[in-house]
Amino acid sequence: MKSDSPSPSRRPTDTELSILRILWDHGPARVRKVAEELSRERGEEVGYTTALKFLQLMHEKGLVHRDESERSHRYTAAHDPDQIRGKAIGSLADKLFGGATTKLAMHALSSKPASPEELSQIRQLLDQLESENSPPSPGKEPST
Amino acid sequence: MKSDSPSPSRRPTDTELSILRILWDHGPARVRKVAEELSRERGEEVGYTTALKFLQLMHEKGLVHRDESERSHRYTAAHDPDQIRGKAIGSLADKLFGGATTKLAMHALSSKPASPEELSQIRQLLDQLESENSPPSPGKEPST
DNA sequence: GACAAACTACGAATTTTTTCGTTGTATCTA
DNA sequence: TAGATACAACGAAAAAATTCGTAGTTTGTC
Repeated sequence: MKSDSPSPSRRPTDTELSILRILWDHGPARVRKVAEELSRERGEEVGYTTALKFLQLMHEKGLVHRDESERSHRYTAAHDPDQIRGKAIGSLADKLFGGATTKLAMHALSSKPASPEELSQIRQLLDQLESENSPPSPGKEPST
Repeated sequence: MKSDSPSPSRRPTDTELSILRILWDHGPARVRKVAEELSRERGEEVGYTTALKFLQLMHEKGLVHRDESERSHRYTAAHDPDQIRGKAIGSLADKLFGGATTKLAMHALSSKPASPEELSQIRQLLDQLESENSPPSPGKEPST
């Protein structure tokens, strides 16, 4: 089960990230589809050949796979979403907070009102992280 | 209390964000200082004139202010950190999660182990957000 | 088979971003 | 005052990212 390409040399650009998200959301897609989604997302028309060019470049960079078995090629994101996301998030955290992803998280939370559901989801995540952090080894590691 | 310039046309680039953070952290700084910090951050030498050029461009774009009263000019970030951060975060959330900043936050939390202190800080933030969300007006708004 | 529609490939032009070299001027030091 | 040092301005250019136009192919349709 290793279908990922070797890690991309450069970090995906903004547009490339948008395209990757489209592929993650919709699964394998053709140029036309990507162009449409991209246009929708931007609220501005993105030409077919423009989208094609991006996909081609991304293919060269190893960001996407291409299924050429059919006349109209199908493109697929080549990497694990969480890996790419993690890098992008880490990179932004570097720039904004010197690497403190926790600060990034807090700012993200504050920037837009979250629904009660989301809030409880986060609490759940916190619980989980906490238990991972201090595993069930009672009575050890006093307080270093 | 209005010292901010008109909103910047384009979003700051990655390098510009790094420079802004340096200015936020260190306060007004001269070119030399910025060049040094930038070099440290990158682990690679950044030339004096390169840093100068960035500052000059950023000045033109209204991202920084320049105090020319002294021979060596002093540069200051022109905008509120939280505003710039908010935009950058929102923009990344758009690209990665279609705008869901909450998801961005959750991924940021998962991406790197947080200390217990940080975790409790976040819980505190959640409490605060929650109380803002549903203010102390009991017995109203049944369930929409 | 001829015509139209849908696609990919190529190449090129534009615009941004990033990086410096050089020049001229002011400041400092001996 | 002469030489060295520090700094801003300018210009240029290299590298990336973005956007398309055009041409050539394949796949139907009539």
